[in-house]
Amino acid sequence: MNIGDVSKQAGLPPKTIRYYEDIGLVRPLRDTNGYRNFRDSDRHKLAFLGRARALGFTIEDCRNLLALWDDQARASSDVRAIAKQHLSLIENKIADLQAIQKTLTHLVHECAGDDRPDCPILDTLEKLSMP
Amino acid sequence: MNIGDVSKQAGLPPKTIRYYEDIGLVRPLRDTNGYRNFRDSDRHKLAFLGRARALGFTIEDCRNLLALWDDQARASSDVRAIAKQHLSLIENKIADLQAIQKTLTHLVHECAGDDRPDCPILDTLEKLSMP
DNA sequence: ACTTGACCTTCTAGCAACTGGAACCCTTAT
DNA sequence: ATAAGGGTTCCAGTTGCTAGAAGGTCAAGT
Repeated sequence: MNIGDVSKQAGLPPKTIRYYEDIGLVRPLRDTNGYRNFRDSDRHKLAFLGRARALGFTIEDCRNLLALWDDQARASSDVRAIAKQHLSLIENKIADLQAIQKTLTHLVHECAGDDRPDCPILDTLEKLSMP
Repeated sequence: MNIGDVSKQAGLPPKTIRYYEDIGLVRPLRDTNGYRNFRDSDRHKLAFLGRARALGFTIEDCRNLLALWDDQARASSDVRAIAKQHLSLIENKIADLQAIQKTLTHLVHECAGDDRPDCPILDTLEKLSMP
């Protein structure tokens, strides 16, 4: 199957798929005309990658997850460790963003937002230590 | 004041400060020996930048905020618009991350995490459509 | 047979916002 | 004199793609 069809199937842009080949995540065959020819297993892998990336796993995580996926003798604890690590990263990010959200909500609320120049948002960025 | 001291004061690495000069956010003077010489206004700006960046504003947002900050005749509504826009971006990100968090939490919970190979995390990445 | 259009290929360069490193200059203290 | 600890520039790398250029291939229509 050619890259365009695979792209539709996996929901990944062709450029992304080529990039994944570049960095060694998939190794499709080649037809005599030079076109990539994706086997079932390649497409399977790409779908896997699409889902893992959608969950925010880094490419390196994906590489490791794929290796475990391929490994019949894997221990599920290895997979779980990666997922847990990633989850805690996500949770930290959420906490950071929520702190920002709180501050910004407060500031936006404070600011009249009219045509006068005085503005608590700028005042805060100017001089206050951040909460 | 030299870059090292400014760095400590503003809580920004020297490299970052040089980068900010590169892209035209600050324009410190130069001593005869070529060293950057930061005036009060430069340091003030850098502190402003540090806080704005800590709130996740992009560099381009920062540039606009700085321009408004400098503009005595600004309308606070312009500042507010930038902040509101940014806030909604943040809120979208939080929502995305929370969806991921939910899925991951569920998966991590499902997975035994022992030395057996069967693993709901891999199973999900393999075949399921994402919630 | 020829052309059109939609594919495919490779390559280079660019995005954001820095960060690391190399190679070198300046100042101050010992 | 020299060593430590500033400073300077410039180039390359990071992450995960994405845009664009220049060109080869294929299937269908005229």
